[in-house]
Order: sequence, then structure tokens, then C-alpha cells
Amino acid sequence: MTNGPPITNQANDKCPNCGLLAWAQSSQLDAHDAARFNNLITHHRPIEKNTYLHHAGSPLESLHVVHSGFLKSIIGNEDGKEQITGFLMPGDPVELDAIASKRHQSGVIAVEDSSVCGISLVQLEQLCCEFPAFQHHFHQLLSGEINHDHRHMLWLGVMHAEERIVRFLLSFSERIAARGYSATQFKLPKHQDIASYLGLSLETVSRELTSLRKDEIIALDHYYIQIKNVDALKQRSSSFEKRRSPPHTHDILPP
Amino acid sequence: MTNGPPITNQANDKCPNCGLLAWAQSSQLDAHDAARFNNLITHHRPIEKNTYLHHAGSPLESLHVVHSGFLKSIIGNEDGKEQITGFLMPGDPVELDAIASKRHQSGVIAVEDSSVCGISLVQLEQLCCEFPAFQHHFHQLLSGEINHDHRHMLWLGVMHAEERIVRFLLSFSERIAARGYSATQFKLPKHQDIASYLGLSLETVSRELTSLRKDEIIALDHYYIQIKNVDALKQRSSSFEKRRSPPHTHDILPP
DNA sequence: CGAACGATTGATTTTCATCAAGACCGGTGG
DNA sequence: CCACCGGTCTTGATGAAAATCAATCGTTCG
Repeated sequence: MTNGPPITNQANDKCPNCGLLAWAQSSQLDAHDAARFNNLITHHRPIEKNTYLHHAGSPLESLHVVHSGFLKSIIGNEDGKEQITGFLMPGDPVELDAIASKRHQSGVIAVEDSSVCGISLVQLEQLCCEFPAFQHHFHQLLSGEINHDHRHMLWLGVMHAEERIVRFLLSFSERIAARGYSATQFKLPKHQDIASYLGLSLETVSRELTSLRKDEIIALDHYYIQIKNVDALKQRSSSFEKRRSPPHTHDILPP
Repeated sequence: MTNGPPITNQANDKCPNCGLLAWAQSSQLDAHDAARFNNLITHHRPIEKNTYLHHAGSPLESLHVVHSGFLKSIIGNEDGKEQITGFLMPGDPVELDAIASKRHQSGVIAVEDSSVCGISLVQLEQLCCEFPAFQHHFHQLLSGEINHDHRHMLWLGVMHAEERIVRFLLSFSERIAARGYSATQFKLPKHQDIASYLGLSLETVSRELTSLRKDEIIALDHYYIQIKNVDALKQRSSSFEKRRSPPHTHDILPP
């Protein structure tokens, strides 16, 4: 990916599904401002399957939103350990972790052929100053990423393998459904990637999926999964039965 | 915490160490604007040890910055599992996860007597629109939180107990040093809290600390720790020696 | 076709959680 | 002042969950 694919940036491009434009719409920009915004966007830059949108450590060029396809975001440390921090679907913002240091802290790789729309951070922040609703929406995106990460930390920190996998399936299904696809039938990432995302070994992922298949809660066909019994799946996501929860050390819920 | 301590909001309060003011300074507000900003701040609201700044689920009132003391942030799920997502020191922003939904997703508890300064989200965002440098700084805070969480996820997802603890000690030491205290001698949270933060049991934390003490890398006295050999500690943070790292599945570093 | 990649399944090992008991405080109240 | 008690730390013994190791098989793609 030293020589990425060419960048298209034609003001006349139609980009109806562009995540960035959806953003403008939800920020109630009028037609004129939306057009101005549109002109700042680098539209649908293609990212071929298995290539990098960017590597960790490289300088931040622009912020992107996934336009089509499917990508993963990965962090690593010195001695080769790595962790997938997120799977990215159309509409998802991509480089929010790079704003602080102006360098990418994670690598982003296309799991399948994808495309992204981008805007420079400077221009984005200018728009934020001009349009409060737009700014607020941006803040919600950042905050939303923090929430996703916190939930993920809960999975990684305290949940058992089965629970992590079940919750992953449910959450993945939700996200796909939110984009207008079937909530019960979809394509999964490869086991290796699910395993990395969940902090498990790929064998464990395979075994747990097999176990769900044997109980006829899901059906599997290559990369495709069908959720046959959502309720049973949700049941499995709670370890209520198996493991009596220890007395709370904190009051989590409001009084 | 249904009846929190009284809130002081006197414009004349001196609050020289206020995290929010430091923020204004680094955003190059002039004296007049800084004073205006100052007037929007609820200064040094005290949070008694073991009480909540807020519970999860409660509506977001204002965004806070830790002024003094030490707090922890906790998320939980339905069946009583909980995970400490962060330890908060003076200068740290607190409720960044609540912006998206306007409700707190995590509870925040004072580990020792603490105080916070606050500002309403609406007013904060107004200032952001007015002062681009201020806005940018806010974005850096949000992005920084995302980075912290990603690093934390790497710990939880792929690292062994010893490595998690060693890295926690090193990172904790750094953060304390950044606030002008000794990097080699400081007070630790109780084992239970360290354990929750690291996704381990408290016994494991105890054992690992004992092991480090026996090797004379650290010394322990009640809650106080002294790091006697930083280099040896750093050595332990890499499992390079013990466990040959598997071949990378991704190129993490720039080409 | 063969090579590379991924999934599956079983056998074994390792790490860490859990269970349990005792010690060491720090505070409270008789 | 001392006894007691709750909370915390320590340490050992045991067990369980999941990683690792290993072999096989199916698919996909040059």
C-alpha cells in the first residue's frame, strides 16, 4: 500500500450513500452548506481487499468514514502481539484515535473491497466551529467510539469465551440490521479475526460456534451464518444460570 | 449520592490548579475570554471518599475535570459483572462517554477524597465554536481517551497477568510523574481495583506483586510501592524471552 | 493441480480463577 | 487500653477454562 489507488475528488460526483453526507443531513445543514461540505470531501476512495487504508505510526492525512465494504482496525505492540479494536461498516468513522497525536495509532485493513470518504481534520474542525449541530454530531461520534471501547473492555475483562462470542454475534447482527440487511443471515469475518477481536484463540471460536450449531441455535455455511433462534442465543449470553454472580462491590445502577 | 455535597460556584474563587483552566490556557484564550470561561465553571465540587460523582444511567449534567484526589470509572452489565475502565487523576476529563446518549454509561467513584470542576456540555460546545484552539484541544482529549481504551484493550485481550501488571505499574508511574510526583514511590489502588482494571483476580495481583517484590524489583509497604529497578521492570513487561512471538499476521509498522 | 489458507477436532498443557484459611492492619467502642 | 470486627492482603491447594500443539480436511485461487 505504499502506492495507494488513485484518489478521486470530483465535486460533481454523486455519492448518495456517503457517510459524511448523511452526517451533514443529520446536522441540518441547508442545501448550500451541504454542497460546500460536499466539496471538501474526498469521495469513495477505493481500498482493495487486504490492503491498508493506513498503517499505525503514519501521519494522519484525513479523517474517513466508511462508504462501502468492511474493514478492521488493529493495534499492536513491540513484540508482535496484536488486537483488533473494531470492525468497520459503512457509515462508521475511522481514524478518531489519531486526532490526539496526528499519527495513526492503529492500522486499518480492508477485509473486503471497500471505499471510504475523507475530509481533512482542519476543514472538519472549521465546519464544526461554523455549525454547532454538526460539531455536536462529531462529538457524539467520538463519544460513541469511547462507549464501544468500554463495552469491548467489559467483554475482554470479565466474560467467558461463550459469552463473548454470543454477544459479538448479537451486536454484529444489530449493526448489520441497522444498515438495512438481514439481522439473521450475514457473513462473518474469518475466525482468526473474530478471535483477535474477542481476545480468544481461533480454535476456541471454532469450538463455540460449533457448539451453537449443534444446539441448532445457529447454522453455518462457509462464512455465512444464520441465526435460527435469537432468544436462545440471548439466553446463552447471560451466565446467570451457570455462575452465581458474586455480591456487587459497587452500586452500578441509579438509586 | 442522591444528595451530593453542596456545589460552590463563585466567580471569585481562585482555582489555580483547575484542569479546566489549564485547558483554557493551552488554548491561548486571552485574559478576558479566560475569565468568561472561568465564570462558566463550577469549581472544586468535593466528592467524598467512596461516594459517587454519578451513577451509570443517570442523565449527564455537566462534564467534569478532576481537580484533586483520585477516582475510578466503572461499567457493569445486567448480571453483576463489572470492569473498571479507568483511574482518574487531577486534570483528567471524566464523562466523555456520556456525550453520545446524554446519560452516564459508567459510574464514577472517589477512591479518596476528591474534587472536580465542571461545565455544561452546551456551554462547552459554544466555547468550542468560538475558539478553534479550544475546540481542537477538546477533540484531543476525546481522541486521547480512545487511545487509552485501545491500549487497555490490548492489555486485556492478549497479555498475560504479569505483563498486564507490570505495564500498569509503569503507566501509573508515568501518569503520576506527569503530575509532579515521584515516579518511583507512590500509592497504589487496592488490589481489588487493580484486579478489576486489569481483568484479573485479586489473588493474581497479589501473587504477581509478591513475585516482583521477591526479585527486589519493587518494594511494598501497605498501599505504597517503591519501584527499585525500573529497567528490570521494563524487561518483565516484554514476554519476548519466554514466549517466542508468533509470525505477524499483519504489518503493523509503517513500510 | 498444487499451494496457501482457513476450519475443524482431539489431546495435552498452562494459566489463572476459585476456594479456603490465616494474618495484618485500622477503626470503634466497651 | 484492649478486644473485636470489617476490610484487605497473603499464601496454598485445587480445578476449570481456554491456549497450545498437532493432524486432517475442505476451499479457493493462481
